[in-house]
Amino acid sequence: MTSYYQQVYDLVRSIPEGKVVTYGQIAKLIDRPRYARQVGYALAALPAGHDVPWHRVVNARGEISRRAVSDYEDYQQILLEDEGVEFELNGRIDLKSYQWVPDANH
DNA sequence: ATGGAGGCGCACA
DNA sequence: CTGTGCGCCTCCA
Repeated sequence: MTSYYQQVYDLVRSIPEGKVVTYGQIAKLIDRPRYARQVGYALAALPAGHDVPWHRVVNARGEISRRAVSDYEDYQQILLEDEGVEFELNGRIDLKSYQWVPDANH
């Protein structure tokens, strides 16, 4: 079976441009509460040539998390800004405005 | 099987 | 709002 990894990827792929979601949110959406960490793990294990917009995934505070390869932290911010996501001076995103809420359907 | 580590979250202070 | 501590579950050596 393809574990939850596939579910995470499918979900992340459905995130609309200019929007972001948190790890914990993804965990709940794939019916796996408390899997926030594993979501991060899944994204860290993304295979080459994938089509998953991992940059739209941030932590609960709306900031880009530290990761193994720090180079990608800046890259992630650039990608988001390129989609219209605004970052505050402290490097955070205003989740009220940019967090994607699947349910809302709005 | 065991221990350490990992792109986090939540409760508290 | 920020920093700290502990819990969650899986992966890897």
